[in-house]
Amino acid sequence: MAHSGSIVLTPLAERLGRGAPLDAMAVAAVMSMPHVVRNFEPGQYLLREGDRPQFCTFVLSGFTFRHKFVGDGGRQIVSIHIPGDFIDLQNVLLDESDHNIQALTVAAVAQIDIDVVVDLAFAHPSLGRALWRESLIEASIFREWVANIGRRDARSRTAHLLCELAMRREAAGLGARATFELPMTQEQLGDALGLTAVHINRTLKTLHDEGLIARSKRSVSVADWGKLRDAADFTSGYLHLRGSANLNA
Amino acid sequence: MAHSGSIVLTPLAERLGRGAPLDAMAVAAVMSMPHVVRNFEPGQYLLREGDRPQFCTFVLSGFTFRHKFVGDGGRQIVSIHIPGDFIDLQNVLLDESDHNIQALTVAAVAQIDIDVVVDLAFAHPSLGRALWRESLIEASIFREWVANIGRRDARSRTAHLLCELAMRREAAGLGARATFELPMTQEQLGDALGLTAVHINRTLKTLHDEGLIARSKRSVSVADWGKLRDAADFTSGYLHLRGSANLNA
DNA sequence: CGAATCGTTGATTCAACTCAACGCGAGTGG
DNA sequence: CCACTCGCGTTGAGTTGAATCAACGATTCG
Repeated sequence: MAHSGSIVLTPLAERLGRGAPLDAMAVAAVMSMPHVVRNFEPGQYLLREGDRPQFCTFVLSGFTFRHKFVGDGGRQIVSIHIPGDFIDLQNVLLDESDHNIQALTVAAVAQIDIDVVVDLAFAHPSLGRALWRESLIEASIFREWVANIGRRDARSRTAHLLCELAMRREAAGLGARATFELPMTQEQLGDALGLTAVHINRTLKTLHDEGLIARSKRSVSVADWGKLRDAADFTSGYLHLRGSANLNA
Repeated sequence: MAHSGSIVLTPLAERLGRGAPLDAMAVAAVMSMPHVVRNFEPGQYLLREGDRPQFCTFVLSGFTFRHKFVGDGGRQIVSIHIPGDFIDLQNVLLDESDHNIQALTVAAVAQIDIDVVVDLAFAHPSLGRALWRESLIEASIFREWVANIGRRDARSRTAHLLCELAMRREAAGLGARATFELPMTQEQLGDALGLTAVHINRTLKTLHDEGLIARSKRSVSVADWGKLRDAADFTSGYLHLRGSANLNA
């Protein structure tokens, strides 16, 4: 099941070169990392809180998300991953996972042994910088989520998540920001935004009625990017998209 | 103003060896990093959003905090730093700061050039791992804050912050978790917890009346650790304190 | 067709916010 | 030394944004 120089890891090499170019040796090293491609069903766990992480996971297709449970049975989604994200860098040097990772949709991922990733990071400084940088960008997104949940009302907060996903999709080359599929239930959106499913429903309705978004089934379209961005108080700086697609948000 | 082998950086070397021991060369490298000791007054900025970060900052004494502004003038504090924290690892590979860092109290810090830190990280893998790991632990704390603000009510949320600070203080060797000074105004606590100052006041009063904490001026004591921890739904796993003081929380 | 899941809507409740007033101690300046 | 201000903490009264509770549609799937 392990491959060498597989085409599967090409997008990973590209992604890691997003901030600053990798040198040729580093690219070759990335491409030849032994890996396993695995498929997950919606709801299936990739990692559970308390587990000792063994793999770094690169999302090939589909969505995954990271969440934590709190005492009263509640759940908080702390990040959402789209194709092209290299998840579990967060666990790379930590002994025990502090969160769960679950497939949101049918998802295909490439898993690479953590030790391989870390060893290569220090063998190839340009790669090491790229990996470390990716993990810092994720941390920056966490900070923005703290601010979003802590200090914005339901309407702004919801709009902000939509803007973020639209922007990240676009930067990852998955299509224009105007329309995208958002395969999350309102329950899940609530868990990501610190709101209830019922209130998400009402908030989406409001955004729809105001002409900021359009909805059909599980897909969301941005009807008016400018207005949505303003409603969201969204600026893309925290995504640190230097070198990626356009930044005009 | 630059020193070599200064005793100032001894605690930094110790801190970085907390997860896994640094090798002797790495310790020597840390101790001899050129640095500048600077003092800040309460409220003074160490870094502003939009700035290009130049230094890594090690907190020698006093408190600092990190925050972001949102559109309506609100502010969200996203982390609080105590002596022994190596802040601004978060900015180490990012071009432009997405947040502000401000002194909470009178604070003394040692500042080290970012390039020096990054170069040493890749020259000494044991050091590189320790630095990367520190930044991942901070990210883990951000995730817990997302969950705390998103899914816990005011009482639990406030108790949780107190538990976290008590625990981190203890792990940093700053004294027992029972009593500690919390030099934050209620306004600032509100900004850290996504609440208003008025509600913080009422919440602290509740915790006091219930016998979980004691207060005098700006200092908080934990009156009953077990009850406070239970109220907070606090477990220390997310702090990843492997190798530090005791973990029985 | 029935079961299950998810979305929608209304009625009601409640946790947290807002507004406002006042207390209090630490400066500070006349 | 007192009067004044200023920042912060405290408390009450009233408001509101979001939660809760509950019912009912819509869609999918075996």
